Amino acid sequence: MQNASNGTRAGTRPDDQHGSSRTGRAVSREVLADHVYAELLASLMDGRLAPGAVVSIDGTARELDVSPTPVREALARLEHTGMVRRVALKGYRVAPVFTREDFAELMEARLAIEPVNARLACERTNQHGLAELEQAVEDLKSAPRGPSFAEFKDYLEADERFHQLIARQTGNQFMEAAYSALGGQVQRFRLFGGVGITDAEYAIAEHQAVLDAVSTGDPDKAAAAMADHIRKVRSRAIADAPES
Amino acid sequence: MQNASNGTRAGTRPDDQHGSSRTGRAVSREVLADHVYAELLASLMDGRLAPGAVVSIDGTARELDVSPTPVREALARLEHTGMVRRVALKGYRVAPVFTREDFAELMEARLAIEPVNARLACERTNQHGLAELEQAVEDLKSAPRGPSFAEFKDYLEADERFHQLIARQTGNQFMEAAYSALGGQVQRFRLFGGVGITDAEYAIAEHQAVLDAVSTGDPDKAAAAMADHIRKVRSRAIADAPES
DNA sequence: GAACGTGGCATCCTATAGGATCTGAACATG
DNA sequence: CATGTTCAGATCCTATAGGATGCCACGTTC
Repeated sequence: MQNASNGTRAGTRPDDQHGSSRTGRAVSREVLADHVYAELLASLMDGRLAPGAVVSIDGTARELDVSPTPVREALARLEHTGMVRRVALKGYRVAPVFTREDFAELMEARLAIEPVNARLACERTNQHGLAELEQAVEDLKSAPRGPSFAEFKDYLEADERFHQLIARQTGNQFMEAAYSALGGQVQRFRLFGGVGITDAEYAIAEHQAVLDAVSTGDPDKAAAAMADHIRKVRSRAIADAPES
Repeated sequence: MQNASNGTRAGTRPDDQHGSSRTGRAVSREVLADHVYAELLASLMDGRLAPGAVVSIDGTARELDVSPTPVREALARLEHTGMVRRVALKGYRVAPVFTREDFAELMEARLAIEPVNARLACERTNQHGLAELEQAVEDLKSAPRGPSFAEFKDYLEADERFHQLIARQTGNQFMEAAYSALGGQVQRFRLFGGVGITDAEYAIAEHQAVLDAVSTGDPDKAAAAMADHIRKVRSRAIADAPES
């Protein structure tokens, strides 16, 4: 995300599960709230926190062995992403499940934003950016796609990374912010109905088409390829999703 | 300010009145963090907090007469809007001033999103939504436009409200979220260079054109009118802005 | 048997204390 | 004079304590 100044990786994992060293934290350049944020985000993305589940501040604090204060700060940030909702004096809970209407709205929004991103990225990307995109597509191709979540987790990560990179390479911080406002939801929708990865071959080809257009330097083609990809994702998801 | 009008329906507690005025808020369905958030947001919008200024957690807490904990939570929320930035172990500061590049990027993003919003709003708005839009345009026409900030504050508020309403009436929560990701920045840019309101007549006419198109139910025309408005705002701002 | 009041428990919310870190200025030294 | 060091104040960060609130089960009454 916008954490640009983190030039040096911390290297040392500050603590883990039962570190229990209250004051033994190393010289980490991060604060506990960042860790809690990352941990909660991972739990949300992984589906370990089901939609609608309550996220207790004290409980999360106990589980991560920190005080409630950093948990509160992390949840305040997450609330603004729409992934958790807060009710005053009642606490936080994970946003409810996606309905078909939510899904249609999300696809409509992606269709409005992402083709523009593809066009701008095509006009402004550089050698390094292209390499990153190619890497993402390669990871998409090589990622395992088993039935359980742990087995297609990397696939989802590469998928999300591709779109995130497109947004970033627009060189427009606001387009990137607008996509990020959707990004978390895009991830969440991928668990829509719990269907696994059934369309990898098609999706990979569509990502490749976007990448080819960007590499060629054809903005119109890049935008069209992205729009085509999103429309097809929508069609396939509607075909696959349970009626519910 | 948090001492405001506490008197309603707290009288049935004969005891614990010996405590000092510290514990005066009880009936509010809001929590302190919400108050702090609103207060900070107002300060940012009003320009009382200049770009680049540090926002001390302890200092803000003292100023608002609350503890640092709610201030920390409010700032964590604000950080995600891009209006303040945080550096670990150094604190928060207001986002830096808009450069010409930032302004160009913001306008590019608005051109990508807002015409789509206008089109969707045109297709889906109802009688009540139209009335709200008309009210916003009326307020825009009647708002004072003096040279000092306090005198054109209402004008800016009506302007922002118009665009916000358009976003909301798309009926698409994600388009609204995407615009909101820009909304705060849109407000901030209006203080770009500190020039006052010099283009009110033109801007009002353009808003009226958008409203007319939406009222008529012509989506293409609505989108075109919105795009035209944003392009003209960009042109006028570039003409007016100091060279920085 | 059902509606209503009541008490306990979990959780949220805020305040406060203290350790950790940064910043800036005074001071010493080459 | 320039540069590095030290120290003190301010600030951030986290933990803990206690009041306030909501939820839920239990018992009472009609």
